[in-house]
Amino acid sequence: MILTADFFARPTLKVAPDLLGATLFVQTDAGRCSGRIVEVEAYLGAEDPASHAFGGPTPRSAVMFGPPGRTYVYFIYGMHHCLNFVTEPEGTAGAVLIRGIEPLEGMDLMRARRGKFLDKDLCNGPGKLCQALGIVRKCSGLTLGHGPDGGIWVLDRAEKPDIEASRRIGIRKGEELPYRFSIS
DNA sequence: TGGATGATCGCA
DNA sequence: GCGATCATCCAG
Repeated sequence: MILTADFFARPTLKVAPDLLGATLFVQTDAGRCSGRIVEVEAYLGAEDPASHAFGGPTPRSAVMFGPPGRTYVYFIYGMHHCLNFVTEPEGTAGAVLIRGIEPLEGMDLMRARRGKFLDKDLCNGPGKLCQALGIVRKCSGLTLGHGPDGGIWVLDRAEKPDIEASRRIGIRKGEELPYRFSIS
């Protein structure tokens, strides 16, 4: 079953672990890719110092305050994109960063986009999986789902995996919070 | 272990 | 306007 806005219109800390084991699909003109979500991080709203929504909306973070079940894609470190899903009811900010997937469909396309790198390094990082899936900043603000010209969507998991919580990676504030979730 | 690389945002 | 910051990746 495809996850819709209802699934995302909940507290971010509940949505994030529930995404582990679900399947992410990205379809473009080039073809379809999919993978099993194995690592995510929760970013809360205006009260989370590590969140782009910290302190209130800006032009970049506005989509995080909008309706749930949309994508939030940003560009970071001058060379990488990161894919998030917007959570919480409209008016409240929140997002889940997708940090790692296990490739299922479209591995040839992913290899072509990623270049010479090994299969084990195709999608095991937020920047890498965006490159493999062809996600760039114009993919931000899209409603999850698939239409005639492709799209990004998530298929719910069949069974709940064993989940491990740990600290978020690569941030300088709020690093003590166990908001990173992965399949153990 | 550190260099690449550029959008974003707060402050002037 | 300007510059510090940054939810990263990869070569050596």
